[in-house]
Amino acid sequence: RNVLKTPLKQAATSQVVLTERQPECQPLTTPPKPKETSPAEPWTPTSNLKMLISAASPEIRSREQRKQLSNSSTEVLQAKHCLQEHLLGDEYEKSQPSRKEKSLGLLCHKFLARYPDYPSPAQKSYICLDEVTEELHVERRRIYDIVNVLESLHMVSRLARNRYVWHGRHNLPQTLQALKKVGEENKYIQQIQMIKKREYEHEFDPDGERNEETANSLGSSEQSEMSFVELPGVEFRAASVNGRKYKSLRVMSQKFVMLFLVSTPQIVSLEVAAKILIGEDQLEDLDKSKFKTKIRRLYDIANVLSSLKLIKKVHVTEERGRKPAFKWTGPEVLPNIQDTKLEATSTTCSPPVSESIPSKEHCSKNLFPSKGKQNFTRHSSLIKLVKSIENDRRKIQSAPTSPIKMSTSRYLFLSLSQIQSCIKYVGLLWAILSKQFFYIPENWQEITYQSEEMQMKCALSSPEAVPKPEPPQQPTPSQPLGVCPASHSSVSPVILPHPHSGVSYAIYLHPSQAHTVTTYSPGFMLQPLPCANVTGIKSNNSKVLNKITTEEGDNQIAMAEPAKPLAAEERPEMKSETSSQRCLKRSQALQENNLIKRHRGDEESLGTSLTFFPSGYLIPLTHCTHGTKADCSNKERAGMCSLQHPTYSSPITGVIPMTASELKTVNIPAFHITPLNIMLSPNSIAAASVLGNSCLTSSNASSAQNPSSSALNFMLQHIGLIPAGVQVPANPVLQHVPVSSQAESTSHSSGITNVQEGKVSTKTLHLGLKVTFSSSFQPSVPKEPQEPQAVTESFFRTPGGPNSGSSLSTNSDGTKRISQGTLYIPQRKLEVLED
DNA sequence: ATCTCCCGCCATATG
DNA sequence: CATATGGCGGGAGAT
Repeated sequence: RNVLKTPLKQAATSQVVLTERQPECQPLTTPPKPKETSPAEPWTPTSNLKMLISAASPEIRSREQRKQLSNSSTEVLQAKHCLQEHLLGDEYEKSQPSRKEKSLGLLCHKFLARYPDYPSPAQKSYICLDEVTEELHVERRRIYDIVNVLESLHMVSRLARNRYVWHGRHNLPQTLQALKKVGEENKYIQQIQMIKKREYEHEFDPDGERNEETANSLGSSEQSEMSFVELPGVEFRAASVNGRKYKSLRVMSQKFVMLFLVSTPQIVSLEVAAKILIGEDQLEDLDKSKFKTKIRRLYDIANVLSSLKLIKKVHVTEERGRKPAFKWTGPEVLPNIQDTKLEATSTTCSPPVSESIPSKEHCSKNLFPSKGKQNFTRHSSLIKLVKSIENDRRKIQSAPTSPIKMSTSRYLFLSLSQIQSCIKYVGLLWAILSKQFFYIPENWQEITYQSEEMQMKCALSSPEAVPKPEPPQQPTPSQPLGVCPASHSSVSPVILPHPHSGVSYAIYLHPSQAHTVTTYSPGFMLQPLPCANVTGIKSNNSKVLNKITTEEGDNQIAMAEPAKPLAAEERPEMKSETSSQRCLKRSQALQENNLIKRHRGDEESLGTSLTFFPSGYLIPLTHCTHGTKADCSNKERAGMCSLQHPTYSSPITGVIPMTASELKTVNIPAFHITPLNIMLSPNSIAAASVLGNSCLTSSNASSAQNPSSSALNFMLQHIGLIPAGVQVPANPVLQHVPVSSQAESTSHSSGITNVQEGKVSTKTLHLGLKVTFSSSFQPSVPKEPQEPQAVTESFFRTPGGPNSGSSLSTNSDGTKRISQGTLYIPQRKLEVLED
């Protein structure tokens, strides 16, 4: 009977521990709140026990922390036992170990309770599985589940058989950061969006044709699986442990976490997670049982993560109903500020790979620097990933105009004909790059104002961080505005130095907007750009720009679309009207299709354009200056910038809080960058290549040094028109464009389409371009009464023709211009219930 | 019925 | 070979 008693007691104990640790939330969602807690029995033995134990627990814990010695902790445990025995009425054991009391989450709590969150580094605490299993009265198998997840977070690491080291949460920040980074590199955002897109299409489009296409493209572009992410700091001394491939649960756990860290409302539904995790290994195989298994495992992981208070269970309610999901409640993860220090190492390392990779430390730093045992094999897929990332970085960094150091690998998901459209868009940009063009929208003041509003909003957490007018630092090296010889200058598509600050910002309009414009205004010059369309979620990369500004500190950050905030009163309305919104969206999409068809009869696979995610693409610019002086000043500015604009440089405050309701509009604040989320079907690469070549032809190439071409590369890559590995050579003679990541489709890259700068009429430039100031430079801009509503309407209004309320307007000079860089994105209903 | 997810068989890895 | 690990999926409790 004693045997029976003990587990019971422990269960009770851990309940208490649990409540104590999560005072604010319900004690663990998965194993629902113990019935006895709430029901009206104030004086049951149980409640009594609980009170006492909860009183005792803190003391116990602190004692535990004080004395790191394991024996002392066991002693404490013993004390606990005594306490319990004392208080536990013998009669109160009818509650058999119900299922809940054996839940992994609970068990995990018990487990965690044995070790301090932050063990003193001096004294390592070890974990002996035998002890644990015995003391916790669980089967070994369960402990493995827990430990594996903990391992994935580097809270423990294995020493040897039966033996683990307890690190506690010391490594957590780094781990999370590393995971986030890998997650970004792994294009999880895109994958999530793809999946949602697929779901969405499935809803509307029961016939499977286009879906197939989508699925295929998704499949082919799927990331191959990556390996366990390790931390340089956390040595796995038992190297033998590492070479193992048996890391599924660990890896799965890491990926799961990555999904949270990478997605913007940090909510991940089990379904999506499972799909992504499955998708990585075996693309199609929508095996039901496999899915179920994945879900099971995810629950396991989620339970442990919940115990760690890193996530909590919620429900997202979409059209289809309630879906289980989890929300990240762990620490906000800073963007990697110091790449070198917190480098993630994606490994199951094998040295042989690295020789061709100059800066292998970037994503595959060897975990085991000196020790001999390095016979681990790295998956070839990893190698590919590594290389592609390396290439990305190299190229981006080599572009003098691009201070961005983010991994890019974007995918385009376009039909060939769509690509053609995009080519024009890029041609446009290219033209911009070549000619220093700038355009000041009439309504820039409004924009400014909105931008300011956005910044205020984002600066809430650190009030003094609201960017004040830029310090009168380095006057822009006085190049005539926007006039830089393309041949050698840093490219500045649009430069609008503020008269006082000399800080310039530029904006590139994303194709989706171009699309919108052209669609709504058929008379317009540009071909429709069906490559992206509105739908879905706000891309989450508020942090990316943060990172950029933080890392680079350059003043010439790209200003994102100044958000046109919906009037606050409007939001609830929209929220409640999501379904109609959806209809709107749909009909809109359909009409767009029609329009496009009208314009391009041969356009095919428009289906893919239906649900693309929009994103403005912003490219940070540097000034048209070179030379050490400029560099220096830039650096200085960088420093100043980060000092004086904590809003920008603080990864935390800069993050735009997103609530579910906000999902309905895409508010792109001034310092928000959104990535392109386009998938490129393999056969489109040729087109991209062609494009690259043709662009080159038009550049008076001075080889790879040509900043313009570098910038072009950078841009193309970011825009996703060329895959990560592709570098558009600056040398026009080179007809072969190497395609590294997306395989063998370069063959027919003969220069067909010629998009030359001259060809892209400057008239079109206005379309894709918009410039804005940061509001901070115009603090006194009068607030013009706005009619956001009008804009909203015009956006949602079904485009019937040239004048059907498009968001285009015509300038006095006859050029078109987009009104308010606000992109309203019809969003599917998404509610999060935190039960 | 659906959501959760415990249990424990059994294949593999380890020592 | 004995054990330690951990993949995996049936099927049962919770809702």
